[in-house]
Amino acid sequence: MNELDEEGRQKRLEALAPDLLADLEADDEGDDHPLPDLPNAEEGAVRMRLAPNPNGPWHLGSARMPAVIGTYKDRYDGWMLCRFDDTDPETKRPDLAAYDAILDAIDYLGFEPDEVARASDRMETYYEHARELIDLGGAYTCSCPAAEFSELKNSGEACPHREKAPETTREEFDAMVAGEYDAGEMVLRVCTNIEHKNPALRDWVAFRMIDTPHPREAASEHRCWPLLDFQSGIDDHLFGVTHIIRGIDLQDSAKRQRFLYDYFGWEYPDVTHWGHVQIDAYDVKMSTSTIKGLVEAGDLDGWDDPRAPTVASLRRRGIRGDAITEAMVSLGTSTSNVDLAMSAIYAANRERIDEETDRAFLVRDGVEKTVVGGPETGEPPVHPNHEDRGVREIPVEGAVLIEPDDVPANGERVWLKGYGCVRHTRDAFEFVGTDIDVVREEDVPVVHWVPADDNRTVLLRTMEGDVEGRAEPGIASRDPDEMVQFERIGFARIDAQNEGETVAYYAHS
RNA sequence: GCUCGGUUGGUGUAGUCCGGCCAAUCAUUUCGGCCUUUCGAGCCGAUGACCGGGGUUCGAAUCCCCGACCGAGCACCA
Repeated sequence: MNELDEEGRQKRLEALAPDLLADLEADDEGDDHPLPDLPNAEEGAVRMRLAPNPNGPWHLGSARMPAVIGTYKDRYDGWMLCRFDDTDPETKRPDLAAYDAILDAIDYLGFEPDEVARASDRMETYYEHARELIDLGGAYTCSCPAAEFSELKNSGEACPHREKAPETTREEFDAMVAGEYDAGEMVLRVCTNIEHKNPALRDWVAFRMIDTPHPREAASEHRCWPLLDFQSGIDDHLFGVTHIIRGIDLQDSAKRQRFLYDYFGWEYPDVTHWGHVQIDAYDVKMSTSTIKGLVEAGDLDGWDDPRAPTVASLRRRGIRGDAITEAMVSLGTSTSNVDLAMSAIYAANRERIDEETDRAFLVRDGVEKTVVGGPETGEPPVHPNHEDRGVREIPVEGAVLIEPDDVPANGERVWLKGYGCVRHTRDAFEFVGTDIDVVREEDVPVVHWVPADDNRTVLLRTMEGDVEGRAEPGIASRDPDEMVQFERIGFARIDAQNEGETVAYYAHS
């Protein structure tokens, strides 16, 4: 039994005990979820949202949001909103191209929002709720300079504006909406508890004035903008969100918003806060503003530069979105900070593409050696596990290139994969034969090679920088977007076929 | 300084609420073996962890106390 391979065992088991096999299969498909159950989740009634800030295309960390939230949506047959929280036209200025780039990224990761909204389209709704809150006595306009208020707040003292009549606040808030104040002159504060033991929760700002117009035409007239705690809090209720998942930096936000929910008599959604993700393997810091700066300065070729820790970069390298999703989901939702190893993404991707990806030879920094006395062509398989896909006929024409590290010492042998064994003598390769036993029994190393003349220049773009090499001639007929595995180097996505040169993006080994 | 949260192998994760089935799960990494005219692939296997100290208990990764370390908030950012 142990001598059989997996498939053989299955067949054997099928013959001996069909019932047992059925049981085994049922176990395989058990409802094993990588993520913990959502609290109070009801099948078909889970409503969640992604709330990206469209201030730039996504870095890799952002992929966690759709990966986890989308996975929950699918699992509970729920509903998912993508709401762009674009209420700061100045310090987190929206990038008009990012709205679509983000929707694209969500699609690439394998999910589709049931609804898309932009906070900057919903300003009247926020104003209305602000007015309602004022009438409930839950907010007051305040003209204290920020630093002054901060001092009062830290010592637990109210500012004089807190005692204002709601009518006055109403008037002043209407003036804010009308744009009658400049930035910094007036804010609307939510009345919480000025002596709350956590200073972060005391009378927080709900609306402030911003002079810079919003980049979206439709929102460019507004000067009075809500802050996230207000905007997001109101929207989550209005959209019927039942479950919120977001970063630990927003832990106090939930507590601030509860004051709002209490005034309105609403029930706060179930909320989960997760820690920050870091990703190993990158030199570039994973922050939208850092990447934006590097792209603008020309240090990166764009958001999809292979060195950039972005969703677009992995996509261009030929990594499948669902591989990223799988790796992100495996991080779970714990509140501690986590490090995601790129190798986890690579492993998930390799599992998906290995069987279907054809092999090819690529030689970097090729060393040329004349080949004496061998056959005219080498014929390595297109895919070693799939004989039916045939062989690649590679002409040798008397000389090959191999990588410097693979050149054997004088007098030693090497096996040119798909060709045969050669011996290094007097600066040339002398053909020895095609008896594979030398590899089996005498440990002759197996290496890849390309013809010295009939080859194709390849620019391989990697995380560590660009590498030039020569590939077997067949690489020129690969279509852009196809994947190949350069044997002993790794998987790569064909990006472009230029005049005399193939451009490929390196994915992983 | 005030407030809140966290700490399981190199990495991530399960288990912690309701102590025993946990000498701790799964994946990845690393290492080793195997297969293949012999892939940095695949298959098989191995190494490897409960932050520290006390306490409760027949029994603690799990409960309690103290400490260390890490992080977040205290913004007219999200």
